[in-house]
Amino acid sequence: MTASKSAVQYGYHKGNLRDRLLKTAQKLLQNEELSALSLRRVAREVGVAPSAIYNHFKNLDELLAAIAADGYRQLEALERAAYETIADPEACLRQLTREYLHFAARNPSLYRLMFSRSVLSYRALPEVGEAGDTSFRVSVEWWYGSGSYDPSKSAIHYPYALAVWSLCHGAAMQMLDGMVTVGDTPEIGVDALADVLMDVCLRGALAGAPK
Amino acid sequence: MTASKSAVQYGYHKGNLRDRLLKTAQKLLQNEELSALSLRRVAREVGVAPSAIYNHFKNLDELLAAIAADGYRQLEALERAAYETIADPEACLRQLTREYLHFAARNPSLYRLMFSRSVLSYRALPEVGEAGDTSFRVSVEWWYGSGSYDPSKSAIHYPYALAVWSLCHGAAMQMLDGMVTVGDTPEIGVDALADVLMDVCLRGALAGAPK
DNA sequence: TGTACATCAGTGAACGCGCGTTCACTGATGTAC
DNA sequence: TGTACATCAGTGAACGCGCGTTCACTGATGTAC
Repeated sequence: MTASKSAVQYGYHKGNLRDRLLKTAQKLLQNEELSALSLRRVAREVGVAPSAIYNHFKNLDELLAAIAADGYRQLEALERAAYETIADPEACLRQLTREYLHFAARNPSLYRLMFSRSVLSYRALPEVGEAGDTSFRVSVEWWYGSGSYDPSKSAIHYPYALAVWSLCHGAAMQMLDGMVTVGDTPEIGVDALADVLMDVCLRGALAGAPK
Repeated sequence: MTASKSAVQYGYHKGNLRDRLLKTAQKLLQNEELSALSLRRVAREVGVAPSAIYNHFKNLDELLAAIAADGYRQLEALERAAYETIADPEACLRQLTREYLHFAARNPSLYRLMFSRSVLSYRALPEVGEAGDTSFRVSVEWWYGSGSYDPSKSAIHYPYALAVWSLCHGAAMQMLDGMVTVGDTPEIGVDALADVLMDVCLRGALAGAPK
């Protein structure tokens, strides 16, 4: 205890640097734009020499991938909670969409990172591999199966799952880019947006629309 | 003529630099990633001093906005052609979607630029103002009106137009990020993807999906 | 229980890079007389 | 038709910046005897 305290004092073996880097990076992303995120910046924020990071990550790309992977895990947790709580497939999908949009709204820079080119090109990493679409894929298939999930039909439904996720991702991006309030239209709340998305998705754009 | 030739030789008054900058930038974007695009790089590619650019654009952001605006105009032209050629609203929307995805596939870096944060934050510029969603907005409303466009209903249908555009934008981004071929699913062609998107959009995900 | 030593996880200086932007300048052009 | 001069649209050197990465180093820790 005392020994480790003096270590901290002298700046050696601060312990758990990897975790602290990831936590700090995420806090940073909550307050700043994605462009503010850099290896040096994270090091500065943690109070450590930039070179120290190389003891824990091969390079910048690996650090970014790890940060993004953390985000995937959070998103997955939210979605898993919906699965396990809501039995009705449609209600579940609606809730999922709401959670998804809220997550993006709450963590705009993290969301951008998670679906940025540099991170997605790291799909070799198992953490990054499945990215955000897995859950939606499962969800749509689950929905097609009316509450059950049949992996053997996965490939068949894939394009539809892709479409559902496209809808959500596209809407999330628009939100983050501030395009949802474009023109003189009154602002649309996140929940309301999610509902419209799912109306369109489940019944088509004609069915739910005002005439 | 002779005078202007010697001017070219000496590197002064090369004429039409603004146009050449935009053209060169677009060619650059066809061959490289968006991150390769910089003020200095464009200058180098044109064969001009970086500072020369400041005679035609206030700063980097204005150059980027102008390049993106060029892209918007191309996209609009494609879409206008569809409007004017195809009478049936549904067929028109389908064609629009195909053109849209093809445009993104053909100009990945330009597409990214057009919907990048830095450009979208320049919405004050009239060219950037309406961005890519205008046409979809009109299109969806036109579709609701079954072949006519009623501006007075614009606000009512806005969330639905937003959903349609979200679907296309999200799918385009997935394509560019190479997520369309995720896993072991066989690749989906651009046209096929567009059709699935519109199936979902027009009739809902249940109607068109294989059981 | 004490000592020698390998290993681990930091430091801090340095490297080279490309970037956006500024600035004093200069050659070519167009205009007034 | 020729000359003086303002203006336009370039040049090129320089600025400071933050970046990712490397490297020789060093202090703290854990282990073997």
